[in-house]
Amino acid sequence: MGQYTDNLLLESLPPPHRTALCARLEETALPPGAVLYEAEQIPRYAWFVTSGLVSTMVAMSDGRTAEISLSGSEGVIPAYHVLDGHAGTPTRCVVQTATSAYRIPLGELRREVQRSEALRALVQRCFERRTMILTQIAACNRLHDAEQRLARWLLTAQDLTGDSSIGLSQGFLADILGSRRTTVTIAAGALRRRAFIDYRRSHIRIIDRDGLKSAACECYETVRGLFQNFYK
Amino acid sequence: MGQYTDNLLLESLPPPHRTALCARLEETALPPGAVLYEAEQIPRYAWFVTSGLVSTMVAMSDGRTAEISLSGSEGVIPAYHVLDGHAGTPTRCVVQTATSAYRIPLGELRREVQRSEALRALVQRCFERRTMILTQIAACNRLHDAEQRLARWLLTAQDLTGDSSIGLSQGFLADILGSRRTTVTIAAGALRRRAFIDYRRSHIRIIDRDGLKSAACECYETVRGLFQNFYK
DNA sequence: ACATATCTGTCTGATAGCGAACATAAAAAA
DNA sequence: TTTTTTATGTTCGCTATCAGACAGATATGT
Repeated sequence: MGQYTDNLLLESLPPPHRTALCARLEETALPPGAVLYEAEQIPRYAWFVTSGLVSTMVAMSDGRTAEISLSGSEGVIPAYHVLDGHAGTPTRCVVQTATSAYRIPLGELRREVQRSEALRALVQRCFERRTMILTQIAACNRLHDAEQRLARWLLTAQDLTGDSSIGLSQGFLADILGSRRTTVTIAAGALRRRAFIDYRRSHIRIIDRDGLKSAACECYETVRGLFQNFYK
Repeated sequence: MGQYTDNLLLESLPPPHRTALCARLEETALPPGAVLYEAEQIPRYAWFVTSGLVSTMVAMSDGRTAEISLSGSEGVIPAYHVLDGHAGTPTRCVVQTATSAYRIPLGELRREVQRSEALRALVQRCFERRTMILTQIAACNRLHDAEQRLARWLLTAQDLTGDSSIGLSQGFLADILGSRRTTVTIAAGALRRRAFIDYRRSHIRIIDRDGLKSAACECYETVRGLFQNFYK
């Protein structure tokens, strides 16, 4: 494994610490639908994503779900369990688009975190920034409508992957946005009519970022600001 | 100041550390509406609440708001700024009901946290638990209706204060729940009709906890579980 | 007691979203 | 190719909530 990875956390780690850590990482490919961990379970591994999108979801007993965090190559999953993880979490973590990641057994990474203060600080920052993004999304979920949230999510996904195309069906987007599939269809249709996006079966493409920004709620810019200085 | 306070974090601190910290705390009374900190600002103090309720809010540019965290005497405010706080937060923090708290200049507490690993661990746990509760609330905000969320909020408020009476108007509850005042009026009226609560001007009382639980969403129990083992 | 401010109740029309059903279209598998 | 599966488009009635207005009730201060 090379000195440089495509994961922002690993890149931010000072070279000696990085080299030591990278020696223990194992490259993996995660297909869409792969479950990194279930609610109330302690994950076996930690993942440093290098490409792809991973959603952290809350599921209610009636089966409805909502995404509470979207992750890409900016950090480590699951930051909370790496830092502490004695209490259960109400979330499950699912791969949305084909993802590549370095993985390491959770216990090993915890030991590394205890050894390296620089690593611990980065994981801590990752957890803190994620919490701040979640803060904005919690309010967004209450105050903004489906079209605004869909536009916001698509823009964030593009920022994370660098790709204007996202391979997801409207049904999965509905699970993510916590809406019904038909609501997503209507919202996506409205965005396509204005030529901000285009899509075909299980595939959305952003064709007018500025237009899409104008359709998104202010939460997009707030969240983008938090992603930008992820490790400050 | 005595050995025992009414703040769970301070109580959880091993006596030697506690004594050292408590010597620096200053007792304050915070009236409803008092602002502990504004969005994007670094707070001057940290507060250990001993009674009362404090809301952390997100405000959108159109003036609508939603509470993203309700705090009482379980921890320290603002845990994030005590741990790190180099990035801004999109939240403001407001006193909801008459609150008493011990305060300490933020910089002083940060120094104490660096000195005392026991203290740092407790603040960290406080932040982590708050994040997990927020996780559930983020999904709740998307998936549950006003009546369920009102019931959930009232039960949590009672758990935090130990008081079945809550001195808040429906207008303020609307800000908290991220709904309009009339929506809260309708939800509160429905809960009163079923004799789960009673209220008069700016004052709500829970009169049937079990009934109220049946009207609340499952998020109440999830959040209660997270509060119960706050420092595990 | 009075005047004032604030809170609650209710009404209106408008809209977003739910929940369910079904038709069509497009990809994948046989 | 044909069949099967899956995704999208659209309809329906229904409910929750919004957004704004206004009347009446209840505290609060003078």
